[in-house]
Amino acid sequence: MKHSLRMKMNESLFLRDPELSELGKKIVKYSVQLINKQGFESFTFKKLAESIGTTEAGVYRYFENKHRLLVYLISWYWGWLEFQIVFQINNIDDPVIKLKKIITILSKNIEDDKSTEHVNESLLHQIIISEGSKAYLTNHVKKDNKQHLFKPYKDLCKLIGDIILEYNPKYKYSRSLASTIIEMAHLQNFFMQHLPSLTDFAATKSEDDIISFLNDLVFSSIKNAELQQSNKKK
Amino acid sequence: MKHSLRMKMNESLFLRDPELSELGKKIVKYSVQLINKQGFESFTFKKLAESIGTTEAGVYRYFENKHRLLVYLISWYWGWLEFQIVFQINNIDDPVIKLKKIITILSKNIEDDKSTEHVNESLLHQIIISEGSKAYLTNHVKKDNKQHLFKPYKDLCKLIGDIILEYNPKYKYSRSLASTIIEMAHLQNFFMQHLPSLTDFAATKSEDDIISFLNDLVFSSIKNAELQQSNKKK
DNA sequence: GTAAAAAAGATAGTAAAACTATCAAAAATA
DNA sequence: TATTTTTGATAGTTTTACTATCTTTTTTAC
Repeated sequence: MKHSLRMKMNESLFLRDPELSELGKKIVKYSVQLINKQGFESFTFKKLAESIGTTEAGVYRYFENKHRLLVYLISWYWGWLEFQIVFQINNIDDPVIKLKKIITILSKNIEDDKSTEHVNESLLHQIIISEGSKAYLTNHVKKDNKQHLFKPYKDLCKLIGDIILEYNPKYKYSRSLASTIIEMAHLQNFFMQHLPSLTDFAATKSEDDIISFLNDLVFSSIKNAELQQSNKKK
Repeated sequence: MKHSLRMKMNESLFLRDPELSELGKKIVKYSVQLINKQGFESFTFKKLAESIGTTEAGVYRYFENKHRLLVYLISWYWGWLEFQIVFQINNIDDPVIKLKKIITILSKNIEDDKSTEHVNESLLHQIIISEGSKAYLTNHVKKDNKQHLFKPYKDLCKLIGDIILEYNPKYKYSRSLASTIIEMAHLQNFFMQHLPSLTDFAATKSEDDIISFLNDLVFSSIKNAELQQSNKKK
């Protein structure tokens, strides 16, 4: 049997729910393609409208402006990714294995998920890499945050942070380490692709190296904290 | 005796060197203030021109567009910061002390440097935190990189990476760890200020916590690598 | 099956942003 | 003092980011 997955999105993200109409789904689908191809800065509602055969006004009925649309796409991705993660670590007890799986999911290029018709997760992953931080790096973060626009991101961060605490309940930096993993999985990928001298992966340009790096970083830090705790007890 | 510091900037960054005229210096000075206050997105050359009593055309004589101006400011900052770092770790041999100093310099709020009349480094540091990654997160990174616009950033990354290698010449991720330190010093600061649940520093909102976190991260990873290397030898 | 409501299409228009061009005045320099 | 360079003042173009309105089509409700 086929399954189809629907994310419940924060209603402040849109004026009209794009998942409830053909036009809305087209807006989502083609905005992913356009932003991915041209970059967010040169992406406009006019170009988007043209590429899907509607008018600018048509797009404005769904999204207040292009930044909100970006935040919508990014929130959608984090929601989707959290589901993938929860699914994949289900029934696993060992927090080490869970963390390794999560690091791999965050770092590997994502394949398109056929259970979501109108969203190409693979492209969306590239958008997260190149444009993800623009969702919150604005003058109006605090306002946006009060509207809970970043909840899916924060939820994911908490999920990962809690698994870190499962491993070592006394580790002091679970949230910061979690946000570091998420951000670095993407930023090292961006650097690897475009500014390779900022990484050690210029030779291979392989995500597996990013995974090794992040595994090293995460487990060194948590293990080291354990070590120092047991030393204190003596 | 008073010293004055001048950065040698890449000439592709500007149309006319802003350091060579009063108007140019005003453009730099007031753009830092405006970007800091309004955010880069709502910053325009018109507003800038008005605030310094010149015209839009006047600003366009110095900088091609606002993104180039941003990259100029950010490059300036990395150049300035590298000098501060080189100065402060001069004559220190122990790479541990050097790395700790660097982490502190990167993480602490910067005080205004009186030897640079027209630049407020404290404000510029805030711009790095909120807008820094927008310098390279564009569709034209590769072009910009070919013009060496990011050299100061890459130089700093190499400097830090080399000190990591001084500590442990076999450490595999010196560059990636260096870029992680730089980016996280700023991103954790941003999160702490605006999205505190992504960090563990909501309670104190102190940069000292970021420093502790980064020290932990860096030295755990390098020490752990040492440990595993010596285990192999046995 | 028809009326009412909602969504989409078509068109137009405004304000601001992001530039470019031109010419005269002022300042620097040779 | 003549010449070059820089600045000031003004104007204009194109694109972006919206808003408004009216008509047609589609959906839903009874």
